[in-house]
Amino acid sequence: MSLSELIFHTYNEAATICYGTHASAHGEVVVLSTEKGICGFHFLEEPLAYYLHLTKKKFNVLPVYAPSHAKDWWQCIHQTAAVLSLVVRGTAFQQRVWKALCAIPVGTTCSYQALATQLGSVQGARAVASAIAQNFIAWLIPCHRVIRQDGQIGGYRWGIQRKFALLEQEKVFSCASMPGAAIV
DNA sequence: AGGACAACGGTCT
DNA sequence: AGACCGTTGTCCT
Repeated sequence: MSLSELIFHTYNEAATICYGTHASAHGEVVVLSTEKGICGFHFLEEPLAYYLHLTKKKFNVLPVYAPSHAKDWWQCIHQTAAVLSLVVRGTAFQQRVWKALCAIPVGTTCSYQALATQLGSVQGARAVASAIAQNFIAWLIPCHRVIRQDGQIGGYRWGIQRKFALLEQEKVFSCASMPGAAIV
């Protein structure tokens, strides 16, 4: 897939949230969506019920099983040059961090501190890390491309192994053909 | 090279 | 006000 653009919407209270699951090259995923766009994307590191519970806590809405909706979004993700809508909920700072993540090119990485510097708070690496940890949309918001300054891979909500695998795959892919993201 | 630890900034309670 | 953290720099062995 090669997404050309991600559009951010902020979550609208009381929107219905649908969910469905799919197989991916990096394990099974759950896709959560409102009619506006994708509001959650998780690798199933934990049981599905855990992520539904998390969604309830974050959006105050219990997701309903609607595999056809999820499938539509899933296909949208895989369209070439797709413009994809994301629905996020977070503080202003968190949203700034998430948007900054989307600017990190495929196949490259960035440190928590470099990101903090870029956002204007040189000492804010820890704050950036906690903002990243609140990311609800795995992979589409590429938080896996942020690693520690000393070269260690750092943490990952959906498993450090998976973070490593995603990075390895993107490295290969970005060499092969320039613009575009790896296939999940 | 690797462990302990304090300080960092933002957020939640 | 206090605690939690996907970090970092420094000071040790």
